[in-house]
Amino acid sequence: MRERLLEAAMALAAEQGFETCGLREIAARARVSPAMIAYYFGGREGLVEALYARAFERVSRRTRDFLERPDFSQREDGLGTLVRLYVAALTAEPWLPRLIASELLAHGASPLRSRLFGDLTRGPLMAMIGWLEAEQRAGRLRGDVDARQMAISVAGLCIFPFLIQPIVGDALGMGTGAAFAEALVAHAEQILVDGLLVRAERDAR
Amino acid sequence: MRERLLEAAMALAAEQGFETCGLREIAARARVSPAMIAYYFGGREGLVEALYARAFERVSRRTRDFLERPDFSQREDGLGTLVRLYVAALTAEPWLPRLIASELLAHGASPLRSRLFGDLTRGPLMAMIGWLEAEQRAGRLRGDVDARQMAISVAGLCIFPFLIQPIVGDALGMGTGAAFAEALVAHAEQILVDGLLVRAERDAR
DNA sequence: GCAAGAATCGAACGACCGTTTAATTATCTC
DNA sequence: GAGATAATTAAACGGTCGTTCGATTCTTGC
Repeated sequence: MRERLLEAAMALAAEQGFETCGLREIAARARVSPAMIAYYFGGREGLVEALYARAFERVSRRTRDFLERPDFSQREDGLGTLVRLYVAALTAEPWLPRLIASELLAHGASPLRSRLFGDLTRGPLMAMIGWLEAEQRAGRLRGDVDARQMAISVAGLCIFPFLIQPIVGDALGMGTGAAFAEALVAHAEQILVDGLLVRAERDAR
Repeated sequence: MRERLLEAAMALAAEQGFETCGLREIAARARVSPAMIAYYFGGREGLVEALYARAFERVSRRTRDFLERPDFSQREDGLGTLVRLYVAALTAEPWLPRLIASELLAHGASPLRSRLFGDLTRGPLMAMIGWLEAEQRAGRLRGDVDARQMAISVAGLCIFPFLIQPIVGDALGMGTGAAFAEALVAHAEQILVDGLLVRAERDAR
């Protein structure tokens, strides 16, 4: 039952954002009385904490798997692998960007959610920055760009399309599901590797 | 008085997002009774419509000024100019990304706000796509990348940092105000022009 | 089969929100 | 200066929200 409530909350968070939907709606989705949320999670605060904890655990595991993979630092397309990691994580948890965006907009950060948010950003995000800096030292990434801004740009290139897809996806023919993810990976990789300008040596390839 | 209410609403929207703050809070910021909002705007719906109309007018004007500038299509750094346009617009209206993100997350789009949102995206956004396609035809931008995805990526590179700056800005030393904007412009331009990989011919410059 | 405990529910509570209304104050017109 | 109109307010209304509570149903160990 606890599980069914979490799934309903995630589904609704993916569809319309978590902050905008009430506990009665979540409970109805799980075909259960709203009192069950208080029973299992102690209240709304406990439910969002449980959602965060789950998201943090999944994202951390994905990041760890990526960074600890023995061959990742020797590969040529480390950047592409990083992009694929981002997009795969967001495809697996499509509710995550909207949930984060909701909390990002909410004011009066409670100690609990700010702690979890700090974990989420400082953990995986700082690990990414560390990896980017190592790639710079190894001479595979340009050294004249700040690694922290690299991390923000990579994240933005991968996350932003997920945020606007529900709004302008149809008008722009962005597609959905696997097709959307594949096009996004290919495109982000193109930009990060080569930029957008016409270049003689690329055309000559 | 109408003006003071709009300014208070924009200030609060920039600080904490529009959806999360109540009419009583906006009215208190303007040192006025909450009933004045109903008096001048007819209700919350009217207030957000007035905010949108103002944002749409400003952004449209900026976009038009850019696209109609006689020399823009002949310049070498059109892409850099485009980035600068984005960042300048967002710096001038820092409440805009958060307001848009709020509406993006709200469910049950009312006809009024969906109309305004459609204007905002289809107008300036499609103009951008048109310009990018023209640059492709002119041979200045790569032709093997979809122009619509280019537009999304450029927008993401410029908008995403504004969204996360209030959250991780301190931890990442992103700075604020003009310094933040300048670093963002320079960095986005670097990525879009050259990508992130180390390239022999750039190092040889 | 039957107590005991967990699980679940419907209904109600208090707080907050956007809105309305009736009354009061300010401003302008002649 | 008086009367009409505009501007502004405090208070109350109805609705929704998260939460609580007492009662009811289900499960389980014996």
